[in-house]
Amino acid sequence: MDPTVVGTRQSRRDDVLDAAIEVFHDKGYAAASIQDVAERVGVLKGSLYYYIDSKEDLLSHVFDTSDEQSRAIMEGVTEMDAPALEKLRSFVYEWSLWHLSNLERASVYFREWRHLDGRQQGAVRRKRREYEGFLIDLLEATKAEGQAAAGLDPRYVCFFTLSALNGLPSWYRDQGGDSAEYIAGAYAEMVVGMVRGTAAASRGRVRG
Amino acid sequence: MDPTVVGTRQSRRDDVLDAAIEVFHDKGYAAASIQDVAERVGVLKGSLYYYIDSKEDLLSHVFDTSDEQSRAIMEGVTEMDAPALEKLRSFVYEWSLWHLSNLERASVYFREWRHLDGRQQGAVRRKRREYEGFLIDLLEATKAEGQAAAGLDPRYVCFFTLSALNGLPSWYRDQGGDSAEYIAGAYAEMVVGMVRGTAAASRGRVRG
DNA sequence: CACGTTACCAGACAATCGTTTGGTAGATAA
DNA sequence: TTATCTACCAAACGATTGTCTGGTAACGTG
Repeated sequence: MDPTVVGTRQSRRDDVLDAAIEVFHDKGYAAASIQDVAERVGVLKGSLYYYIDSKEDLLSHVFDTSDEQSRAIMEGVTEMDAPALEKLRSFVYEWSLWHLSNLERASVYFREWRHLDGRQQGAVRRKRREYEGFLIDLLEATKAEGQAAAGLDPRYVCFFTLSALNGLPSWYRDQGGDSAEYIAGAYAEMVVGMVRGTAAASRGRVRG
Repeated sequence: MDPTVVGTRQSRRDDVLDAAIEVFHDKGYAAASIQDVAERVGVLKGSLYYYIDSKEDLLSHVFDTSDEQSRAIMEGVTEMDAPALEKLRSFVYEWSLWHLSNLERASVYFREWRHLDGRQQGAVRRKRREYEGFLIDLLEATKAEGQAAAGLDPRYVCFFTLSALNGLPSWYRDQGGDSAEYIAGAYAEMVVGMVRGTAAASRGRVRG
């Protein structure tokens, strides 16, 4: 066993799972081979089947643990005692920070869900609609409290925002530049500014 | 030859290229097989090599034609005689509309560039930096003309916006709902609102 | 009619893939 | 000591992959 390859002090199975996330992030799930994962762990590919059932098994685990963490963020925001606009700011901040703190996991999460089987794909779609519903509710509450522009369409603001956050892992590089907290703050401010600032703009537009 | 499979009146080679885009969009480049493409065209897989040199050849053609169209959009905006904020609105509108009018092509473009060889990957990265530079310049011009919020960081606004547009193909469904033009307009207004509206928000923040 | 070109098909190729099997050195437990 | 369990290795498996080869029916051109 090589302690430089094996992580600090987690179980061997977690090492395998972490290696899989990195490999799937680098090559994409379909192009990545079980052999790639095994090499990163430091065993032969057949040996991986001592820890896993299948290649898809590796992928689906990425989604399970991600779902737990996102649920915690939404619950935290729900329990806040603050105006809707502040809840919105907080949600965007926390969700941005999660993307920045889990770059590989986040990018695998929203890029590779097609390769799950039908049952799990349904679960992912349901989860995504949960984010969307949560954010749309937040935006509508902001409107109801008179803090949002009148012509604002919560559905499109929602898609716009979530897509922007999903893109974080594709350009953010860890070393140098601003901290993850600063960037998450900037993202939160941008969304808040967008929600407050669209007012006059939608004058005279015809719904197509 | 089956006229229901073959397109209206373009060359057979274009049929192959179009089929490839659809298959790559549905399954992802790595998971899609040459056989899948051949089936959609209506020939055996070996026959495709009469039209193409390799599988990667199919992919790289997606990028070539996309680059031409995006260049046209940027040139059109550059030639506008209007305030920077209006140029910005126009750029976001046109670029959104392109994504909505080329759903499969757009999603393949920004998801599958990893599977190109090193030379073409470099070209893609250069092109992407071209968008970013173009948009950042536009944002800085808007600031210089006093139309943008003071605390606004053009780099992050740029990443935020481009990621949001890249996400369009992942949620937009063609039938029903608002027209592509309406959505592109809404996206343009959101960006304009965000640029104008971030002013007071960044008070008291410390760069990390 | 002869001839070259177009647009394929049929079949094979080596390589790679995910997965299974049987085995085994070393640690632990009885 | 013997038996059991853990954590692998070595080797093979059938299937699928991208690609190549040789052939050929249909067709336009001289």
